[in-house]
Amino acid sequence: MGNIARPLLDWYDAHARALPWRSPPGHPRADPYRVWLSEIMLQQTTVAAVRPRFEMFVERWPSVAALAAADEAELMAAWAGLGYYARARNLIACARVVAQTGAFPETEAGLRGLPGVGAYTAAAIAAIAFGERAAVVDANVARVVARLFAIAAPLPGAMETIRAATDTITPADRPGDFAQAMMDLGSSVCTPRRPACLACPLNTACMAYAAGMAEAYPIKPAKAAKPQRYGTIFWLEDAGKVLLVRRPPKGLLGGMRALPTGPWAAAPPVLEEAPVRSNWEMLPGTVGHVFTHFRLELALAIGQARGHAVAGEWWPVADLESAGLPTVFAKAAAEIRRVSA
DNA sequence: GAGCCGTGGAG
DNA sequence: TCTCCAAGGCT
Repeated sequence: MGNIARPLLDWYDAHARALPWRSPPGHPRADPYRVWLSEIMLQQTTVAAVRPRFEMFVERWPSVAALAAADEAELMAAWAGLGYYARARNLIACARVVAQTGAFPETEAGLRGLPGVGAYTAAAIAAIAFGERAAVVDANVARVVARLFAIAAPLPGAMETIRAATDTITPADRPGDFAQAMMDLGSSVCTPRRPACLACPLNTACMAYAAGMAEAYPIKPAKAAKPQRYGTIFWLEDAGKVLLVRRPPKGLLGGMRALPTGPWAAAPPVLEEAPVRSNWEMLPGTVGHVFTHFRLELALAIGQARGHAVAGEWWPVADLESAGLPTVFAKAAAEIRRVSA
């Protein structure tokens, strides 16, 4: 196996993207708060989606102390649309732990176990913010390393083999740049499909490329089909305001503001579990949405409050964008307002 | 270990 | 339209 780190770092010096949370190549450290915040946001989320949200967060909460003091409902609303809302709940919990102790732990072991900080994120923060030599393995790195070493075992079982292989090529000098270079390489050159092997700085060292099999790695299990579920959105309006509720603290869309819905079941619904008795009117059409493990089709019901006392918040319809609704509810609200206009 | 947990872009 | 997949973590 030829040297990996040197040609990769040379490639990174020439091709590194400028990102708002990233130090220029060659800087041994970066702001731990910005690194941590970006790493949480980037979990299973694209750079394009994270960039504007990251800018908004650091503008509004410039330090981990500021984030620790944030109003939780405001933070959840600020996260709306990014998905995986447990990250937002863990974000504020982690900020409060760090603010209490005064600073981020500076080692992989110390970071591991903070709320929302798992194996990948602990290694990434340690390497990028503090210059610790740590094996940083995300989906990009796993793909690059599986190809470099032609690791034939299927994911996720191969992860420990991949992590160990990553450790053998991670340099003591510039480990943070090395990690980011591997991730940049994976996202732009060593892509899941049709990798650009001719442009890869590591192609002479790559066992999968040598075998003409780069695209075959890593081996991944087949995905399960998503079942279809059905539900109803209840749009209850009174004097220009609409009724919003707060989702239960855990589970799907946990802790987020929402439009009232009935149960999401395997069969199309009837008008049940409405938040209040009303002369519900069904709107034509439905709203579809796809979650991680099921598809949802929502029927749309509108009603008038008629002065009933109802549990929830009455939110100005004209200002609904500021409520911080998850995408599925924002989509339904837009459709209801369009159809009933 | 396997299921749960969002969303949007690419092809 | 549909499938794949992304800087994963938690239980």
